[in-house]
Amino acid sequence: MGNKLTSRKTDYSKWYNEIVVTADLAENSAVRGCMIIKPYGYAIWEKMQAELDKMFKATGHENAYFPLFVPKSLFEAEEKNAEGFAKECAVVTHYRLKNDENNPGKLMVDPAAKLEEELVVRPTSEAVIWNTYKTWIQSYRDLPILINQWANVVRWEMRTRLFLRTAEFLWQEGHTAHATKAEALKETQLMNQVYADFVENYMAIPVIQGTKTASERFAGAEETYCIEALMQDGKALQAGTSHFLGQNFAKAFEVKYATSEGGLEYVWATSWGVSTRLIGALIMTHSDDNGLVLPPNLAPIQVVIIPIYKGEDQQKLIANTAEEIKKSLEEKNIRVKFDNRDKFKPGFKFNEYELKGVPLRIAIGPKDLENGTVEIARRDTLSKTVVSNIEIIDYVQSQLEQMQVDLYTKALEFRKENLTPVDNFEEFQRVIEEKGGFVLAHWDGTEATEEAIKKATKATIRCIPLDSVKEEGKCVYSGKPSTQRVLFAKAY
RNA sequence: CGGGGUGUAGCGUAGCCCGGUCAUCGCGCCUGCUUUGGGAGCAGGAGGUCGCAGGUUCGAAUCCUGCCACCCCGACCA
Repeated sequence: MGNKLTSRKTDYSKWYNEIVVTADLAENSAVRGCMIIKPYGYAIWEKMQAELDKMFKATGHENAYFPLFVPKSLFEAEEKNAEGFAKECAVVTHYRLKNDENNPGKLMVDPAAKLEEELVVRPTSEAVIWNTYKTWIQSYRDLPILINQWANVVRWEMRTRLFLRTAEFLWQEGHTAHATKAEALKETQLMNQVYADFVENYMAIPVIQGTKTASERFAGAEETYCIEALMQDGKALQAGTSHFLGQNFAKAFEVKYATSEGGLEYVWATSWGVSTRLIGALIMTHSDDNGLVLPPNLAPIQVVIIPIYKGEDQQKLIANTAEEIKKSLEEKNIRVKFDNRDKFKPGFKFNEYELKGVPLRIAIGPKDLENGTVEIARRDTLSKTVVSNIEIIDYVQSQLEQMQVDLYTKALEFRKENLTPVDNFEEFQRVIEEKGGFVLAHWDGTEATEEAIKKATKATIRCIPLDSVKEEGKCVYSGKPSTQRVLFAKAY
């Protein structure tokens, strides 16, 4: 501990390790940059999965699973996609080890077991899935196909960063096939909206929806929609993407369908995904120097009950009360933990659950038994309130709701303060360098300008916001005419 | 792959410049007693190839050479 989470230029990694995850798989360089997600961290991910899954189902999607390995020939079928990911692929070349005769007790790759064709460990699944869709789609009656997959993927990044860019990560990837361009575009937008809703309503993180510029677009996509969030250190984080893939994959894999009019057309595609990176976003948005702060909607434990007592008799009495409170809260579908461990003192437990970000803490001691009260503390404000027994359930319910709202509001306020419109390049540079955060500025629409700005300031165009107002202006860099402001920031 | 930095107990560290009872301190762990309304106190205890391999020296955590790993900054990226 001891890392200042709220300060800028924080090294979050040590602090993550305390509660959520360790990326360190010891001395083996081959697994450098991979995550071990500890149970508590995984519980957060499971909760996120559950809520997202509901939203996917509610929009007509089904889950399926496709292979981890992609034959190289399939992988290279869609050229732009293959080119975009080629530099970061793990590749399986052999399928067997054997005893090394020169090194007793050691194994070596059996040269005789070389694969006829190399297998790419999926960095994303478009190729395998579209190769499959080819066999599933013949007629317009087979469309649309609305499938999601929960999976791991591997991207051999040159540099990894815990949660935000690990070599292996968990995600969901949606892959849909449609008869018309309009329908596919609508799907792309719908799923971006689903992501925005999830991140804002469950994770309490405000996002800006937009489209990517050509240079930031997903490899193989014709349009990439995204949600962009702002972290406490003033850097932007791409929290989710939804791609309109046009007919690129249909053409690469020869996926055509018979139309109701008797014609033969290529299928239109989308793909969309969010990953364990979202856990990083959660931490970097809400946490403070005391540890995690979890929004009630996602917290694996929403309320922890901590007894304060002297001696076994008192412990038993208090435990009875605590169990009753736990039961009545659980009847209201509130996730409660009663921590009756005798090995740790109350003060220790208080700190432990603050570190874990549990939204509400109920402390019950002898004084409370006497008065018929409990003490309830809120994680985000660290405020404590004495509440009488009969009001506990109402109070807990309302505070959980309030905290969810307050966390979002606080994050939104922070983003407002750190979203700066600028009209000339000196100001642009100064804001990016000194203040950080999002910068709204006019851009002439050329890749050359985008690149020049990136070189000069390290800021990239995060997105062209969907709600961007049309207004006359001059590009902040080139001075050429522009019709709307776009969103710049330094990003993770 | 370039530029900078670091490797000492499970974790975090002192010592390195100037070689010699220097392997230091804190947390954690184990045992016992006392404790319990904000990370307990006291007493005792366990735990180390000082990243690895050479070299210099009477003597190396310390100096030299090579290697390895990790971190930060860049290129790349969800």
